[in-house]
Amino acid sequence: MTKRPTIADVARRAGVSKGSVSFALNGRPGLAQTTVDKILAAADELGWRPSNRARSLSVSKAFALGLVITRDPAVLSSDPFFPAFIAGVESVLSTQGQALVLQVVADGSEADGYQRLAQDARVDGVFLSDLRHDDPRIELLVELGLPAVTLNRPDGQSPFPAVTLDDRPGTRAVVEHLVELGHTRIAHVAGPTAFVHATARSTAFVETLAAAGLEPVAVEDGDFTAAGGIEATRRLLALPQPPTAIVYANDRMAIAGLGAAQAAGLTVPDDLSIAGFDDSELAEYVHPGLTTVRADPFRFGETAARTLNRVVDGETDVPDVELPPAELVVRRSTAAPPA
Amino acid sequence: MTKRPTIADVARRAGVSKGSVSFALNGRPGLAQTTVDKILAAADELGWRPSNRARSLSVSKAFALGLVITRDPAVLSSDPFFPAFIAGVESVLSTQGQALVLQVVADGSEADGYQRLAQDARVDGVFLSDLRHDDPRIELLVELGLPAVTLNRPDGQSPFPAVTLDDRPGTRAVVEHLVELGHTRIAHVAGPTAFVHATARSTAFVETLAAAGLEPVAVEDGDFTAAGGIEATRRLLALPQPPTAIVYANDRMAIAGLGAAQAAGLTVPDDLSIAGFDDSELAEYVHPGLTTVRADPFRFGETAARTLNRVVDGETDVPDVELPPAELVVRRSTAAPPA
DNA sequence: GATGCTCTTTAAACCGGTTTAAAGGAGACC
DNA sequence: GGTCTCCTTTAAACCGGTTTAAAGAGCATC
Repeated sequence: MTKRPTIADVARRAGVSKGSVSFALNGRPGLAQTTVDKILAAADELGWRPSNRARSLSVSKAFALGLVITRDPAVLSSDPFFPAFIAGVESVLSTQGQALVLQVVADGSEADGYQRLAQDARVDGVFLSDLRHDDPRIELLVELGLPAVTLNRPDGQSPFPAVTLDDRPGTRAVVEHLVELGHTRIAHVAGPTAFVHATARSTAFVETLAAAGLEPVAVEDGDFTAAGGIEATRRLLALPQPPTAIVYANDRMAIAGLGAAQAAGLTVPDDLSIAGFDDSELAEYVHPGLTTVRADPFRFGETAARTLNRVVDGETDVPDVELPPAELVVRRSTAAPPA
Repeated sequence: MTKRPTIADVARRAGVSKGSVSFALNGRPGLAQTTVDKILAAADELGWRPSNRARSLSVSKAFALGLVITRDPAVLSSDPFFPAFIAGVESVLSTQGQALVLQVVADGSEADGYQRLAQDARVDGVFLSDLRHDDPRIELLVELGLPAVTLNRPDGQSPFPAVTLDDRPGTRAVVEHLVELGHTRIAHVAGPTAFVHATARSTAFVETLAAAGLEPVAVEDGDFTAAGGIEATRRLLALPQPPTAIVYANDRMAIAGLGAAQAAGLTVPDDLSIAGFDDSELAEYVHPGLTTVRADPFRFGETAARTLNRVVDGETDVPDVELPPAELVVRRSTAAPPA
């Protein structure tokens, strides 16, 4: 708890001016090599680390990136995406002396979160997740002058690079898998239609079925929550001609749907096949193990962080980055339809 | 993107000095009321908000709190605690113009995370979660001079206030519930023994059984992960005299254990009763619904943030805060033992 | 020896606030 | 009118870095 050394201490010790220390630290040309060595040695002896706060003030950077997520416990609480995504982000930031600032806002008022991050100048850039159709946040960020990277590609015009992970091949693979097993009555429980990735999945579902010459039994709107999954499942099972297979837009709804089916007296997969999306931790361990689609949110985070940093560093025309697509994981919850 | 106004702009507009503006903003006495009004009006007209960076530098505060969590996806990924806890923390911070800085570190090197937060002076205080027995982080934080609040009470000496949520009444209630149902062969799947809260739960388990004149069939070490829950369950079911009820230290292990029991051909709760801990979202929706114990992590976060802020503000002898204890939630996964 | 040039180094301003010491002004009192 | 207070306001230093303009040193050239 003794006061930490400042740049002035280092300068004094090395017998040079503050400015020279700053130059040496930042590898600026124009200093004699011997002087640089002397300064670095002095800094080392004192254990000096430049103050983030002072640097922040003088270079007008926060050395931090921001993530705004909704407070809705349903979206937040057992979503396997964010924790892994955040871990990926951090794996990059921690090597750069950057920090991750989290804003949790009430559902529907994400805009406030970005506004606050920008007004407080807390971050140099933000991750834009859970894109909505015609997402108003993009324009907001442009107005705020806050650099960003979008997770997946928005459907409107966007000045920000996108890091994309194509959900569709995974969804297609699920449907094809079920068709191959002999299913013809397949239903889908989608995520909220406001989300780009939710409609991407349901569109891929419908199109793949069509390509196989089939029509969906139904496409139910879910909300990504377990409760929503239950309800959608009940509605599907109450149909006059219920489906023999249900494809859910995420694992939480799928696992809840599995429970609902079992509670209704059905055996999975004998009476009903069930597939999820995410390959969350529990997917492997419920009974029967859940056939699902696996993405790599950690890598998503890593890549998004690196991409955002390029924008923050002033690089223009940072290209979009495409991650390996999501892939099918077959477990026991899918099988041939009942005879 | 026009440059934001500075304190000098406000001063000029109000026809006063920078210092007066600063006084007015911070409600310092010594300014005439008319002057204060004039300054505040000018600030308002310009839409001036003091720069966090400049304030940070001059008052040596970060206006941010920190949370270090382990990168281990198992601990992170489907833990229902942290997301809700963080939401609670944020609900306090956002009203105070503070930010939450997240550090994700490799499992086992939490110390690095605190060190980094302290060295970079990124935060004014930190939350100390997942306490271990004789947790070395406490001494580390003392050395770093970083204020903290502990989530639950450490077993050693600690200069930091603790926000506590007693797990034991919930665990006791689970055991009593099972005993009342007629179970005599009850086992426990514990969390890692290094954690204070894990051993608190297993101790409460053993003691409550003893009070009922029973001995545990076994206490298996789990690791809070689904995979660990599966393995522990298999070991228990392979015993010559397997238990008729299993109490798990968290829901993830319990849900995985439920899957394992079903995979082994058992019917829950007819053949085996299962209880979890956390009341995670899926607990209600798996089949059968999971009897579990509910705490309130959101409120935990709120309270911890408020308490930590008192320490950060220099208050001494901030008292511990005790939250309402965890309570039993009975669902279908527990019933009388087989005849 | 004066001039010019390159290579190093530094003093000082700056980022945008807070804080301290002192100045300024108004009224009270003698 | 002069002096003393008290109340209000300000100038300037400070936080700890970065950056710019200019000074200084060393050497070659004429």
